Amino acid sequence: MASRFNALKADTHWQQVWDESQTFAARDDSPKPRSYVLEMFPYPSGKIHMGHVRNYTMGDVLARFRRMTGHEVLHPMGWDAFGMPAENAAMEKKVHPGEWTRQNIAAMKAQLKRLGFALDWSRELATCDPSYYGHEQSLFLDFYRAGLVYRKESAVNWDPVDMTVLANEQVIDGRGWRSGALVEKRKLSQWFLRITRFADELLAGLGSLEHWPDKVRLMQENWIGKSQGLQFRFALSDGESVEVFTTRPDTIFGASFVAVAADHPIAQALASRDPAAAAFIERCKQGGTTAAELETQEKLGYDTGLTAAHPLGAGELPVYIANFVLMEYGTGAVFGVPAHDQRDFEFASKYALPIRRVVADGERSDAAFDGTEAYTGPGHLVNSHFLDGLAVEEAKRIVIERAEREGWGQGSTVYRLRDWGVSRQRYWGTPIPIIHCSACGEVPVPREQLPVALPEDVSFDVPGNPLERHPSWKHVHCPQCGGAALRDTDTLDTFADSSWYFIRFASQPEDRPFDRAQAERWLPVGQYIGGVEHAILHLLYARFWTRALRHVGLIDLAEPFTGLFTQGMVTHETYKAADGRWLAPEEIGGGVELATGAPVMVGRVEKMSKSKKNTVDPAPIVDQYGADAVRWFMLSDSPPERDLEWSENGIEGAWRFVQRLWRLFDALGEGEAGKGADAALDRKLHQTIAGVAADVEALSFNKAVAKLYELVNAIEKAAPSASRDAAVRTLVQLVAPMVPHIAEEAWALLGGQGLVADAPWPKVEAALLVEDEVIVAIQVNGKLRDTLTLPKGLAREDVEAAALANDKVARLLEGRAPRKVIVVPDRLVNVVA
RNA sequence: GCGGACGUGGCGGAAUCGGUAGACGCUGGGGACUUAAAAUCCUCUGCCAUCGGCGUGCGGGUUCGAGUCCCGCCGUCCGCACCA
Repeated sequence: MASRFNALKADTHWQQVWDESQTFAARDDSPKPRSYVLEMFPYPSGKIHMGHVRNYTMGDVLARFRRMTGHEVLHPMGWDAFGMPAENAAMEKKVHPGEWTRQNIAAMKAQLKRLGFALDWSRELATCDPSYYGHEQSLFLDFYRAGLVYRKESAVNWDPVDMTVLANEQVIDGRGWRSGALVEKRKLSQWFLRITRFADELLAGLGSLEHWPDKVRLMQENWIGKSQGLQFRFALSDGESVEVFTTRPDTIFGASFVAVAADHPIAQALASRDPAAAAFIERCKQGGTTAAELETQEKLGYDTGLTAAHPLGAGELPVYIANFVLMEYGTGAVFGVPAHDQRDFEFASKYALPIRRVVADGERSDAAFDGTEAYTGPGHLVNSHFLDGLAVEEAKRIVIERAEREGWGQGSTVYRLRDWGVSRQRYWGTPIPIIHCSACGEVPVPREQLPVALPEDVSFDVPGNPLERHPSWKHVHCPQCGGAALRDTDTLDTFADSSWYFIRFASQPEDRPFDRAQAERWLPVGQYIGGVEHAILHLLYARFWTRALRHVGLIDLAEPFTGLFTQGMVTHETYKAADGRWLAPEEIGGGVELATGAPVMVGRVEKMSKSKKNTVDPAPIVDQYGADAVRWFMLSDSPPERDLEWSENGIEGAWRFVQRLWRLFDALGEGEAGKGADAALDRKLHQTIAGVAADVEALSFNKAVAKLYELVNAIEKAAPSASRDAAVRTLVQLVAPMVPHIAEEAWALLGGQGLVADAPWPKVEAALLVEDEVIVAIQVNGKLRDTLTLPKGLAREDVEAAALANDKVARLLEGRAPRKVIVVPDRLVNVVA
């Protein structure tokens, strides 16, 4: 009697078996080839969402597949456990951030286990654990001693109500995202990691990452933003000088003004004695920074009255304070060439400054520029004395050479990338292990005093940093002189925590961050999988941290992740009531809102988010359909890099497939053995073995799923035979990486040895991949007219003869001889009439 | 504005080297089984149509042959953004 597959029972049973036998623990001393498969570890927010399920399912299929193909697989999981939500929870719910975090970890761990992921839980780590962040402090101090860490005054977004620094992303329309208070720019002493020292390496390293998406490499390249040009000085009429940077030194004779940023020292100095200048600077700061505002904002300037002497003797240029010059980029000052830079053009037009052509655009070479916009294309130099006639690139080189020879400037490379500010005025993070002594200055905490642990007895009743106002924690003796000193009360940006966790997974000794030899055996991560939202920050910081570790001699590794895959989001329909309120799927039924009976508008399919109320909680779905159906749905249909729309029909379909599999497995267990061979099914089976393997390796799970459907369709249609029985047995192994619970159940039922999780991937018989007959397309003038089934490898003449003998071809030729016949062996014949 | 990706049935998508477009799944139609329903099974499902024709965003081109290559448009999405 056929039974239904009881997913709930099977899930629980096999998850327990895997757990007890430590099936997925990676062995450090294994002689097998190694494979490190990693998904970005989650923030323990409370419960897992569909995005996690999709992410971890993909990694899991690859990890399980690699085990079956003979690899020793490291597939660990941990928790990115520091961060603001824990402190927000502490303020709102009066619960300690640590307690809140640990409860969330426990809940989410249970949910991940419920999905049957092949994870090595023995290596689990949480970044909020002193046994993790203590080692991070020691790495920070290694970097400090190597000169990769420094402290400087820097402007930050300060929320005066919450009394904390906000990241740029947390400032919305000039206000704090939580408090709604107007954000102030404040100067604070902050710690910085010298990522810019590695800018060139990080840029060059992108070239070696062939298994990264081009998109991510390009985003990092743009973020690093390398520009080469000339940095040089203008002597000013007050006896001082101003340094400018340009990527277009070739246009130096087209300069008609110099402009400095509002917070440039020259502007600040002027403001202190000129109230109008001060007012102008104030006005510059008020400008919005959104795309639309920048687009429409007028170029404004304030004439300082100073003039700058052109270094090549081409007169005196007026010096302006301008709202479009950024202090953060280059030197905070530019020289304006209106004919060949659009901003300079707009500025010069407004203030009636000369616009002189120095690069000919095609036929135009006169100095009087009458265009309506700047010309930035290629050309040769004109109206430029000794540069006349030279191509742009040549002219750049010659001007730089001359500046260097004459000593007024030098060739220079400027990056958009800034050093990484890591100080956060918050409690729930890694304490910065530095002590401030009035006599000795900055003193690193001695290694034997690490970890600098967070105090547990803190309160969140009032805004601000609890570490700052804790009665005793910050008061210490200076490790050098023994005098009274203060701990740094800032904590590290949580991106520091996620910059090396993948190394700690590979090796976790108690007394140091990691064992070099062991870490080098596992790393780099061969396949890293996560969301594209981390394309820049996390992935750039982790690359930097790895290079910094190499710089201080802790590991011989340049790139942490050789393979990267960015998966798409999980989306869902949105629903709105007539008054614009978002409605959750469970609030509607039959096209109306259940509570009011009012009609519902179906909105766009969007990323699942709480604000749009279109989330679907995985937990009840897993309980209803079982882990395998959920996993199967996550892999079906949509290519993994694209968005996947959650749908009720989709999960139903996946569940039906699991039941179909079970009917095949169960019938084989019950029925009589089939006899005889089925050559066509044998061929299909072996094509599927090879095809699914290739698709999984390429992370093309949707294609692997389609091939498995085809095989199942073929098996179901096939008459009983020994081949059919063998195909069903092999199918168990083929689906095992994707739907492991039903696969274990079937493996046990059909008398398999041990666990299917430990079974090898089926062997492909190469001879069976080759078809002995082929279907050849018959075209006339490129249009398909018929197909012929012919023996594979038939000679060209015979194929051509068969095509010309075809009656449809004969009819279309109407007795004429073909002008030409194209034969593609085993594929097609095209008769050109 | 700069940079990038993408555009294939009612929907998600497949077509790996320029060689039979639409595999596979979903939705929908018809039928079988059932007292009935669910489940399951069979079958059809790009468009127009009688032969046949038309079809991969639009317009050109290369080719015996173009979803795939080239040129020019249109649209959607993503990243960055006054970067000198």
